[in-house]
Amino acid sequence: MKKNTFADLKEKERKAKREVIIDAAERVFGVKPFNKVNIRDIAAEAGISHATIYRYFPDQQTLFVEAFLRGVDEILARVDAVVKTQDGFHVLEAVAESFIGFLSGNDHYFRMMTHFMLDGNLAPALLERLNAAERSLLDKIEAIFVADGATENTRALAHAFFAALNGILISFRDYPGRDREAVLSHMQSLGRLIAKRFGQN
Amino acid sequence: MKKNTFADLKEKERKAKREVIIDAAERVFGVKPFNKVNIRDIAAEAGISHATIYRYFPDQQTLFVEAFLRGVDEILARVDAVVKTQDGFHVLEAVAESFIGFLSGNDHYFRMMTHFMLDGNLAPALLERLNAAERSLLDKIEAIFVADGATENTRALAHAFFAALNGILISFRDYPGRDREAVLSHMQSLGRLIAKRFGQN
DNA sequence: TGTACATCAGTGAACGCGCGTTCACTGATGTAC
DNA sequence: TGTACATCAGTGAACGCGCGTTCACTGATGTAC
Repeated sequence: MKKNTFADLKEKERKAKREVIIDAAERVFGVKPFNKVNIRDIAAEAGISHATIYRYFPDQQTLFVEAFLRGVDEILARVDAVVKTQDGFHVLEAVAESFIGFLSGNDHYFRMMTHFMLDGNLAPALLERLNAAERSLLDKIEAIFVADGATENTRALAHAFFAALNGILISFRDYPGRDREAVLSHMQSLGRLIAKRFGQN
Repeated sequence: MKKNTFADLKEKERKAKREVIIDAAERVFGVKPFNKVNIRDIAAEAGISHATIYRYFPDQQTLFVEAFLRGVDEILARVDAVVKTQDGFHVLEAVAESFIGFLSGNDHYFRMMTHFMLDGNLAPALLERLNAAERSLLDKIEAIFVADGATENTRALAHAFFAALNGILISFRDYPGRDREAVLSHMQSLGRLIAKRFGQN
């Protein structure tokens, strides 16, 4: 218990500093579109030199994935909360609403997700972490279908439902000529429509 | 009829040259991931200097949009063909199959689509052309639902169906650890699942 | 038919910029004796 | 308690590269007389 306490403390501080950098990154993502954010922005927001970031992260991609995984954790927590709160009949709708609401309000997570999905030259270790996260989400969605009484193709149902929600976001996120609120409400209504179509087991 | 024939010929040739450049671009897109393709590649493929491209297109974005619109035309034609060929009952499934099949085999169109949807700083004129193309597609999909007997929310149905197909592509295009063919067949089965869910009016 | 001039397509070289990443150095903190 | 040395976090400057775009020029073709 006492062994290595100095080294432990140091390691702890190192982790805390990594968190500070990720915090700063999140703040920048809130202000600038994801694909315009660069290391210098994040460093400035964190109040350090951009070179310092490389003391804590091997490269930009790792930092971005790390930040993204926070978003995934948030989504997973939200799905759990919904499952616990809602009665069985409206779980899918509530999940759709939560998913769309969160990713619409935290656009950068969605942008990062599509970026990782499309720009497929991630380091294998990072890719595996992302895949694990996706699997967790799909597990939770599948569990909802199972609880709802589906007996076959439950994984495919989860895949299709997840895909449909992603599709809503990518297809209508930038609906031309509507303001943010109108877009969100349109996406939410599409989400409900999808959820209803998937609820008839 | 005879007036301006020389100028006409010249303009015709100019257009033909633009086509040659777009042809070359398409060939490059077939070989390199969309986001790695640059003006120099396309020029090399077309057998001209990269500076020459700027004699025929004001900028890269315009050239890309032009190329993308070819893909949209292809999709529109395919949907028309499906509608004419299939009996009413399986139109949605056939559309899903055609859509997924085409965009899976011509990955660059899908990449371009998501690129344009996400990277929202297109010139207004180009944006309007893309929107018009999207509207055409949604019109055709909506018509299918109408023909299928849907009476209300038909536009929303079209939106949701279109979104779901896009979502399948973006979510499972790069399914880890499966080869191209297995991925396609998985996406097709998700497409059928979606089509079935949307066919119950 | 020939000559001087204008037009214009095509081009290689160069510009400019963003940006991830690395370098060489500084200064503070820890360690050995 | 003090001194010499090692370690290491932090940093501004610089590197390197990709790449869209522009420039200054050439050479061919068309036009006027």
